[in-house]
Amino acid sequence: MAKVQTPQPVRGTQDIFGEDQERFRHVVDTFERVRRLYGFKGVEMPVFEPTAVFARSLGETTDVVSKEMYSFEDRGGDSLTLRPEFTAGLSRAFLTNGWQQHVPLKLSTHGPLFRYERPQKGRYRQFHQLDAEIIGAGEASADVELLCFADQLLRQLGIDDGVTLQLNTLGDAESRDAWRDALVEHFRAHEKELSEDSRDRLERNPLRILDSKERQDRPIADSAPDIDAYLSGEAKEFFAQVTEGLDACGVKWERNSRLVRGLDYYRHTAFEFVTDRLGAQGTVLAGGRYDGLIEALGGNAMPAVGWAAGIERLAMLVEGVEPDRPELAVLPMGDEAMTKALSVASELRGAQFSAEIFGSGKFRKRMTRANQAGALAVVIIGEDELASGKVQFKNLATGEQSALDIAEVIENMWDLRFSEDLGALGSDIEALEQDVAKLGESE
RNA sequence: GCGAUCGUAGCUCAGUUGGUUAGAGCGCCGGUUUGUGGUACCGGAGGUCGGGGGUUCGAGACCCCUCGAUCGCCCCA
Repeated sequence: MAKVQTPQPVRGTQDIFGEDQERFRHVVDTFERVRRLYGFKGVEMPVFEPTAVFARSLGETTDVVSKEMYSFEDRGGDSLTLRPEFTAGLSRAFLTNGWQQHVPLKLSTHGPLFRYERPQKGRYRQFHQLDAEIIGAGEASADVELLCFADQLLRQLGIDDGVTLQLNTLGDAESRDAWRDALVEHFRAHEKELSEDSRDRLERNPLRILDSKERQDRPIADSAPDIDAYLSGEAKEFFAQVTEGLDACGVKWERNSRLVRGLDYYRHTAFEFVTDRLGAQGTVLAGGRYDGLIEALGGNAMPAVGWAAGIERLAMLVEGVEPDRPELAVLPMGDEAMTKALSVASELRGAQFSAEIFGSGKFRKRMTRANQAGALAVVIIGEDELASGKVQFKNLATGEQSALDIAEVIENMWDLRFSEDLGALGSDIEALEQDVAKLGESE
């Protein structure tokens, strides 16, 4: 028989396991916890949508739409697309489910997204994001609340130190258009000096020339007009309210007047939390206001703000994630003992303790594995224990061992877990005290 | 789509100007300890050298093609 070739994984996909999976999980768990503090409802969304959902909302000429979408025809001949982002699908759901009645609606979700891109550090073809949106709130307070949420998330992940919030405004539709026209005029005047990429951008997405990395573009980009001169009175006032709100909440930010967004639907507030620790992919969380999007999808005018954060990127920055571990290791000796071990383990699990049976290898090996797995205690079941009806219970931290029945094991475990939790609480309180002390210094 | 670097054991890597039977550390398994963990010592298993072709008496090494990974450009979380 010919040797079967093992199929390879699709380029840009990952099998996340072990420590990486635990970091990933930790990011999602933290997000789920914090979003509840801010009253965001969870939503589960389809992973694919009609292609029009994305084509119409992101802008036909953007790279995401023109060359990065996984689009295909299903058996009925409809053009479908694996979602390359959350916002468009969420907006579609808002319209097709009549969620106008819940306005203002605070939504959060997370999951896989797909873009046909060249993989590199912190960039994959199937990647994962956290997402938070407020639909139907046109006030600056919504922007502030969303940014506070983002800021607290990064703090609770312990990565706020290396990450800074960059903030800009793109103004309302008129401001943005007027600014854009002025920029195009400015760049056209210097067209010959621009890099080839930027001359191309001049047609497709002139705002992008502002943050070009090409050295020859810098003087032209740096001398380009700021949005500020083109902001309408309302737009200026709106941005002022956002920054005042952030200051009031103690969220640190920097103005970056060169910050723009790639997708067409953004208005007013635009922001990115960036780090220099992830190579070329410095943006860890980004978003802004997209007041025009819902209308573009055929709804009534409906203001909205949102952000998305790359889970892989956050997970790469997170440190000190506690691995999963069994509280109890059950070590049977012999076939009869294994049957007993199965019933003991299920009794322990029924009592809400995590338990794992180590049933293969020499006894000594099993002790080693129980220890490596991080178990708090082991339960030993052999011939003597089968005869007596009691098991050996050994605390791995102290080495103490005694013969107990199962009820006594469970009692002991409650104590053990309590002191473990107390220890964890202690370090939490310590961290909290340090936070409070830091706050005191900055006042 | 473009550019650069790199593919040798499960992992991290050595392997001289091309030369016999491809090595180390960690991990894994076993033993010292036949029912008691972290240390130590001893032993063992594990390799189509990414794949295909070529040059050569001889290729892990040189040449071509191909696949993959990494990093960057574009774009983006």
